[in-house]
Parts: sequence; structure tokens; C-alpha cells
Amino acid sequence: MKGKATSLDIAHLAGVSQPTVSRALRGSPMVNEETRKRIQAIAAELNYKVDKNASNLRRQHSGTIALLFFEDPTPDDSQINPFFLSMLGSITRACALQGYDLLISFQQLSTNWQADYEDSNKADGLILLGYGDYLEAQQRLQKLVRQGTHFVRWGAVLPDQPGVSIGCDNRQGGADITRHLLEQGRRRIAFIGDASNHYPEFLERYRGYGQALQEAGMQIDPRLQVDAITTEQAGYDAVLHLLDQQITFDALFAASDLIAIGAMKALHERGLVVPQQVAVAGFDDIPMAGFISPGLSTVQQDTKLAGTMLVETLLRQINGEPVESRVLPARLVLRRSTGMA
Amino acid sequence: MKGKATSLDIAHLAGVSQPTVSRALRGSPMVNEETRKRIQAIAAELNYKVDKNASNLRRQHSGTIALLFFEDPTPDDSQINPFFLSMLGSITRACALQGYDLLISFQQLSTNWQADYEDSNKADGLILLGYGDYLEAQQRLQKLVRQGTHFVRWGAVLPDQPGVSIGCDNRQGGADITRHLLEQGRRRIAFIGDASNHYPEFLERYRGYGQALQEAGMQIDPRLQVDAITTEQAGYDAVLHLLDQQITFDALFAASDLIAIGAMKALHERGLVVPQQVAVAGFDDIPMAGFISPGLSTVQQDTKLAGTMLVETLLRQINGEPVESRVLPARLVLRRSTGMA
DNA sequence: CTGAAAGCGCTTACAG
DNA sequence: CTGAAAGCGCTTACAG
Repeated sequence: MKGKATSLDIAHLAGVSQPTVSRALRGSPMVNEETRKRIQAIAAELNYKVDKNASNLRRQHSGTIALLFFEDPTPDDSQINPFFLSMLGSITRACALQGYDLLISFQQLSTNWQADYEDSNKADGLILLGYGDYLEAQQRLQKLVRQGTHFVRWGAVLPDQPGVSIGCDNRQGGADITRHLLEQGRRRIAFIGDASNHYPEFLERYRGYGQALQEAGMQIDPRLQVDAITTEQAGYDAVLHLLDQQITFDALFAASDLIAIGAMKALHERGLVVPQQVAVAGFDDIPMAGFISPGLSTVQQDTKLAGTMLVETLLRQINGEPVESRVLPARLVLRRSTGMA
Repeated sequence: MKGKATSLDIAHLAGVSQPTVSRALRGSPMVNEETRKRIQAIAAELNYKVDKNASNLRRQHSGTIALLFFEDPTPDDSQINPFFLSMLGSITRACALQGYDLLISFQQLSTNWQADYEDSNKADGLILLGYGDYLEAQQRLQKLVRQGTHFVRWGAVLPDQPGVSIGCDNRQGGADITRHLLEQGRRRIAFIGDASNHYPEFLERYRGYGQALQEAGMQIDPRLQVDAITTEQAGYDAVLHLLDQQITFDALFAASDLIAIGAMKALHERGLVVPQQVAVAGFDDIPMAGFISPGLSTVQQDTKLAGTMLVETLLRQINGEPVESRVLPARLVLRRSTGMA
């Protein structure tokens, strides 16, 4: 910018040395109150702001967290899974509360995101967010750990994982919603979502589903599980697949709300009424879940708590405190798509 | 971090001076190709990354743009207007394309956002995003201009505005959708949204509405305009207000989709059928607009183009090139809420 | 094509 | 309580 004021300028005007300006402005206790007042007044008048680059360089710290958002496959245009947008909001808020800046980066899983942020001192740590192919990501996580990079991941919390993760209790959520469908008298419950270790969160939801069925003394019919990534299109396609294969079902648990919404569209097009003929449940509780018709029963993840936990855990890690993975509870939100209200 | 490699380390290992490392790594043409190769190999092995703080400090530039997102009133929790999330996505993408980082900050209109970013050299320029009270914001914009801060605003493009703005053609959009409602045979069209100069974008949409009515030889009934900010709640309340005042209407143009969605909820609760009894139109084309039932007719703003324009305009400004405000076209997206398809 | 020198604007021991 | 000095890790004239 045009001749921005520096601490030296302030020092001249205040008749003190430059370090004194630095001390005064950062509230060091070892500076005379009067001197401080004078310095502050001048700084305010000149609209002086500490140069972050200089300050960070000297302190070897950035006061910034980088949020790496990766989703796979590449979402078209600017359509981002609303669940992650909600997370984004809550992470931003949590950062602001802690006085940290948030650097944001939308990554394709394919680019080499691991390095550039913390390595170049732009950020003190990383938050990793996104449903992506976990096996692909895993080696990168290992590299991060090897490099001593500070990072926290949002996702499934599993024993063999590199680094620290925060995630919701996907298994419990999956079990709860499946029990609910069973209580509604449903017996042929389809699961729409990838159930491999490529997508551990989905896999956990699927395991919860299986657990609930077994508790009810029911068999798991593998034909009722159809792979789908988190898009409406995938949900839509999956339902058509079930119908075309003549696989009967009276309920459907989608591994995400986006999938559920696409599934409902397909059911509607084929003339099947929700919930009378097919009950539908999702996962996430994105805002749209409450607005579509009928309202979508789903498993809510507490994004506000999640954002706070992610940021706090990361900051603790940055400060050298011990941290560990955490599982947050999931909560049912029941609406008309499963016959409620 | 733990003993991160510096350019000096590389220099020692490569048997050259530190400046040569710097040159080699930034692709300066005045360095021997073999030397460069050697240096690059060592840098790669040590996972060396240029320290951005040092580099930026020296170059007096940050390679970062700050996105200041302000919304008023404070949205509850992490619920952000989906339209802005879409903008956010497209801005992020545009930044990435240009090799810039994006620093993001959710501001309440009340905090003093104007300064901290560019003034502290964290960002080379600012993008301002959000529906907020414009009159409140205006003096801050003026201050930004006075300070020579580089910034671009998303919003109404008006003659008397400080700084550069990019916005969609709100008036044209408002006129087009109103004409559409008139063509559908509607005669009592309510406008839900603040129509004061506190919210110039809404005001322009209202003017477009008025223009279309007048072209059709109709009077503007001021009782058909009800103030509302961009929330579902405001739209909901506005419709109840109209109904309770016994003001009749057969169509409703909401200044935003969020308002329209809240309005539809109120209509539904009062037993009014959309579009048979009341046609409803919104503005923005947020993803939800296509999912609610009936689908919401609306005016689409091209967020992809908008994000690109914002970033490009800002970068041009940063590079000292002349820039000016731009108006982007708005486009109708017609769905069942106004009786289409 | 390469090196020695200076300096970006801070913060932090070290003296006093 | 305050100042003189050093240094964070780069980039960029300036010499050669």
C-alpha cells in the first residue's frame, strides 16, 4: 500500500524507540501507562496495524489455520455438499473466537494438498474436511504425520488411523435410524451408500444398520445394499437400480441426505409414495432436509460442536498439548418421510 | 515446526549461495540449468518450501485475498444464506485459478472489519460479500476508499457508491419475473422484501417490479409491499401480515428465495395452494429452490461468473489497472410455483 | 551466471 | 520502564 505507517514511524512521532512501540501495542506490562496511551493514540490516528508478515516471521508462527476441503469426485461447478458448508460456518466461527484466521482451500483429492500450507508457514495447522476416498487419502495423512504437521481430520474415528480425527458416532446413528424404521414396521430396508473401507463413515453407518437388523433377529440381505457416493444423482441411480432389479423394499436408509433426496426423486418419478410405500431416511440433517416434501427423517450431526472440537483440538496440538480422537453423538431428527409428525 | 529447512540449508548442501537457491527455485532465467536441477533436487528431498512470511515481507505483497462476509442481522448458529455459500465456492475457485489464497472472515456488520486485513498486510485486497444494511456499511466503504484499500463489493451497482461493485441486474431480474407473473394472468402481485435504500439490491428488484406493473398499465398498491430481510422467518411473517390485514393477492414476488420459502410455508399453513391460489417467485436460485415442492420459480444470479468477475476485478485493481463496476445479467428459472412445467 | 550486501518490519533476549 | 542490537528467511539491486 501507499506509504503504510510502520512501528518506526510511530516511534519517531512518540519520541520513543521502536521496540517500545511494539511492546506498548501488544499490551506488554513492562511499559509505562502514559507512554502506552500516547503511542496508542498515534497508532490509531495513523491507522497503524502490525505487519503480520514481519510479526509472524519473527515469531515463527502464523495465527492462521488452513481448512483443506477435499471432495471426490469433483463436484460440478460450485455445488458443495451443504453439510460441509455448515461445518465451514462453524469452523470459521470457532477460529474467530480463538483469534485465528482461516485460510480456506478447496482441494481435489488429486492435487498435492498435504504440503503447501503448514510447510510454507502460512498456517500453524490444518483441518481436513470432506468425504473422499479414504484409502487414497491415507498415505497422505501418513506423510503429514511423518512430517510432524499439525492437523485434525473430520471423519470416521478408527483405530488404525494416522493422526487425530473428530467424527460423529456413525455407527450409533445408523443403528438408531434403522431401529426407528423397524419400529415403524418396515422389514425390507435398503441401504444406499458405499459400504467399503474406501468410505469409512458410510461403512460405519452401514454397520450400525446391520447391527440394528440383527438385534431385531433379521437377516442382512446384501442385495439391499447399493453403492452410492454423496450426490443426489447417485441416490437417484441407486433407487432405479433397485427397482429395475425388482428388489422389493419398504424403506430406505441413505448414507447421506443428498443421496436420500436423489432417492426420493426417483421414487416419486416411479410413482412410489413416501412414506406410505417406502419410508426414507438420510444422514446429516442438511437444511434442505426440513424443506423438501415430505420432510426427511435423518441423523443429525452437531456441526457447531464439531467445528468447535476441531479447532480446539488443533490448537491444543499446536501448543504441544496431548490430543486424541473424539467421537461425537449423533441424534435422530424424525420427519414425515418415515411417517412421523 | 521442527527444524524446517531454509534456503540457506539448501545453499550449503548445493554448494552455492543462498540467493542462488532463491533464484533457482523461483525459476529465474539467470541461473544455470544444471545448478537449478541440483538445487531443486535437494529442495524436494528436504521438503523445502519458501517461507511465505519472509517472502511476503520482502516483497511487500501477500498473494492472499480476504473475503469479508457480513450479514445482518446475525444469522443464528451456522446457517448462512445458501446463495452466499455458492458465491463463496465460486470465489474460492477463482482465487485458486489465479494462484491466490483466500482468507475468509465472517463479520458481523458491527465489528470493525474494514481494517485488519489489508492494513496488516495479510491480504492484498478485500472482497465484500453479504446482504447487510447498506447505509451502515457505506461510511466504512468510504473509509476504505480513503485509505486506498483495494476492494470489490458484491451488491447493487449504483452511481453514488464508493468503490467498485459487481452485481447482477436486479432491476431487470425483478421486471422479468414480474412480467412472467403478469403473463400468467396474475393481477395482485405482492412484493415481499425491504424496499428502502438500506437494502439497495432489494430496492432495485422492487423498482423492476414496479416498472413491469406500469408497463402493463397497472397501479402499484403500496399495501402489497411488505418489508422483510433475507430469512425464511421474515418471509413467513410477511405473508401472515398480509393475510391478517386481509390484503388480497394472487401472486407474490419475494426479494430472495429464502423469503419465498418462508412465505410458501405460511401460505401452506393457511391452506392456500401454490400456484393455484397464489403464485410464488423468488430471487437467487439457491439449490433448495429446485427441491422444495412445488419447485420455486426464481431469478438466477450467475454465481460462477460473479466469483470470477470479483476476483479478476480485484486483481486488476491490485495491479494498478483501471477497473469499474459491472452489472451481470439475471436469468429467469421457471418452475411449478408460478404454474410452469 | 553467481555472490556479498542490504533490508522488508517486526519481536525478543540483553543491558541498563 | 526503556533502548541498542540481533535476527526471523527471504528477495533484489549491485558488482563482477
